[in-house]
Amino acid sequence: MPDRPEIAMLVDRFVRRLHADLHHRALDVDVENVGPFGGMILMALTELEPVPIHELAAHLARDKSQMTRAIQALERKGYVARMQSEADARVSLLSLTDKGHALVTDFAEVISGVVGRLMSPLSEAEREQFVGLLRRI
Amino acid sequence: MPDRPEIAMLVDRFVRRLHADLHHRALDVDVENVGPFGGMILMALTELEPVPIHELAAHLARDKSQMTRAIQALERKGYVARMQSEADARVSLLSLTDKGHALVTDFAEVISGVVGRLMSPLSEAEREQFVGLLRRI
DNA sequence: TGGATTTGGTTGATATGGTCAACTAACATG
DNA sequence: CATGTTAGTTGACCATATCAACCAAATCCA
Repeated sequence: MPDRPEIAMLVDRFVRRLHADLHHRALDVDVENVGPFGGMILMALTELEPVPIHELAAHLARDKSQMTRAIQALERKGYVARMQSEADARVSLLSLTDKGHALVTDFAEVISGVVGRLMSPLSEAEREQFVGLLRRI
Repeated sequence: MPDRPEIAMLVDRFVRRLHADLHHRALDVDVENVGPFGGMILMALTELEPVPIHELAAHLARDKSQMTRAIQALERKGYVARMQSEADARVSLLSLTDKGHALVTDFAEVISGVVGRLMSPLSEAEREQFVGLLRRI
């Protein structure tokens, strides 16, 4: 069996480098400072919209209270819009505004660069392998 | 080419689940509340001790100022000790105390459990593969 | 050798992210 | 309808991250 604590360390390191790199390189893109977390939310929304908050929270493995506040910020900045669900009066369905979509496009490019750099030690085939494994986890 | 932004999301999710799980399961072990970050530091020390702060910071991809404070906390709680380097009067060499080693042992077990659970969808061979790729990144 | 630069570590200020508990309103169940 | 459950919000609090300024020791080099 592989050294499991080591896995924890390696993965943690990976994200940390990712976040730090992003923090620096996203400055020109992320004008209104949504931060890496905000960016992740927007990117998740492109896949999931329209989606209720609790579902988004589950998808990103975050507490719903945290999600509420993050969404409020993104709403204030005009990247995200809510709609009442017709089926259930409690839920707000989230979706990206045009401005939101535009930001995601730019963001994705920056992230792509950063991730590409981080994964540069791996061959194309190995990256595929890596993503494949990650998806199943 | 694989969808690189997706990789960022997947990895982020992985660490989040890891931290959240740890947060809950480490309660009985982590009596003095060193937190997941403290735990990571202690585990890194078992490999690297004796090690100067800046090197540890680089290893964990953290800012050195952050590391200073984390170390101070661990020192106060008696898990880590410093020694002046003879070669360079500026550097403090960090090492684990006995209490530190003991905590790492317990911690490693909990982490092992959590990671094992997270990776349960993968076969033994795939886990090996995964760690192998991670190490090279 | 001695002045300038770099490096290791610390501190302060500030911002973001995460956890938990309490609460309201709407839904579901029987 | 009474009861329990679920979606979302808020408040309080702690942990983590970023950045700049700073001191002292080390290194560089004319």
